[in-house]
Amino acid sequence: MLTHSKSAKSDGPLTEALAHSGLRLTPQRQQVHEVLREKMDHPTADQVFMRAKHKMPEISMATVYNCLDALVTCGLVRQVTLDRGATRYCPNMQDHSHFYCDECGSVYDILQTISPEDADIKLPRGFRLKNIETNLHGLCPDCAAKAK
Amino acid sequence: MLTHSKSAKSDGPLTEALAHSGLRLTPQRQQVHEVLREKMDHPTADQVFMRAKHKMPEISMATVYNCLDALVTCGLVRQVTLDRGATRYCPNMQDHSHFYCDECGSVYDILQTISPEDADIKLPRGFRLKNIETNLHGLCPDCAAKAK
DNA sequence: ATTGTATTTAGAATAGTTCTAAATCTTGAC
DNA sequence: GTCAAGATTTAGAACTATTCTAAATACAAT
Ligand SMILES: [Mn+2]
Ligand SMILES: [Mn+2]
Ligand SMILES: [Zn+2]
Ligand SMILES: [Zn+2]
Repeated sequence: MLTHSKSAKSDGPLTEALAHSGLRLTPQRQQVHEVLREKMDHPTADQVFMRAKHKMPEISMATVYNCLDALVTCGLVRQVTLDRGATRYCPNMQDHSHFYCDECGSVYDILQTISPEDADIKLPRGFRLKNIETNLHGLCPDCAAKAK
Repeated sequence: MLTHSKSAKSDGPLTEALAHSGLRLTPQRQQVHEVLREKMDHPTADQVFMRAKHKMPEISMATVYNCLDALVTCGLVRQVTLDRGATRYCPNMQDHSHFYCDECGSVYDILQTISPEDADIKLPRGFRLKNIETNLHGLCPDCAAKAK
C-alpha cells in the first residue's frame, strides 16, 4: 500500500491546488480525484463512493462528500446539478457546457460555451453577471437511435 | 367558500390545459397556480405550501406536490433546478432564462434566451439537441450594492 | 342513487446530504 | 524523537426534500 507522503509526491498539481486553499493532499482525496478522472461520466457522490471502495475498501460515504467538497473548494472539481436527483461531479476544469440526455440521464461534456459577450445578454439595472451556465437538453446517440 | 364547479368556470384556460392531459381543474390545483402567479419569485414546494395554506388551510404538502406535478405535466408550470437545494417552480411559460444570485439565492426571469441557432453549437455525431437551458450566475441588485 | 375513477390527505418511506463526536493521522515546536 | 495542536476520517444520527401508500373524499357518468 502506498504511503501518504509517497503518493502525495506523485501528484504535485493536486498537492499545490489543495495547499492553496489550506488543505492537504490525503490518500482519500487523491483517490476520489482519480475516480473522477478515470471515468468522466459525471458520477454522483454515491457512484464515486462505490468506485473508490474498490481500491480503498475502508473509505466512508462521509469522506467521499468531504473530499468532493474539498476538491470543489480548491477548484479541482465542478458540481453539476441538472435535475431533481443527486449532484454530479466533473473533474474537467476547462470551460465547457453539459449535454443532458432527457431519456437516460447521461451527461456529456461539450467543449463549447457561450460567453457573456457572445450572448449579448441585457440585464436590468443593478445585476452583475459573473458567468453563464449552459445546459443542452436532448437525446444522446444511443437514445436517439432507439427513438427512431 | 367557492364550490369546485364555480371556481373551475372562472378559469377557462387552466381547465382546458389540464383537460388536454386528462386532468381536472380542482380548487387545490387552481390555488397552487394562483400562488405561483401572485409572486413570481420561483418558490420551492414548501413555500408554495405555506402560501397556499393562507387561503386554503386544509391543503396538504402531498397535494402541493401533486398539484405542481399536474401543472408541470400539462405545461402550465416549469421546474427550475439551479442548485443542490429544493426544486423551484415558475408559472411563466414564455421562453426565458434565469438569473441566479449566488449570494442570496434569489431567482429572476430574464426575457432573453439563446436559441440553438444563435449558439451555433456543434455536437458530436448522433446527439439530438432539443433545447438550451441558460442559467445566468452573478449578483442581484441588492447583493451587488452590498458587495461594493 | 350507484358505481367507477380521480383527487386529496396524513403519514410512512426513501434518497441525498449534512452534522456530530470520537478515533486517527499529520505537522510543527520543543 | 516526544508531545500538543490541528486536520482528517469515520460511523452513524439527523435532517431536508421528495415520493409512496392506503384510506377518505369528491366527482362524473350511468
Ligand atoms: Mn463536465
Ligand atoms: Mn422563471
Ligand atoms: Zn440517453
Ligand atoms: Zn442576491
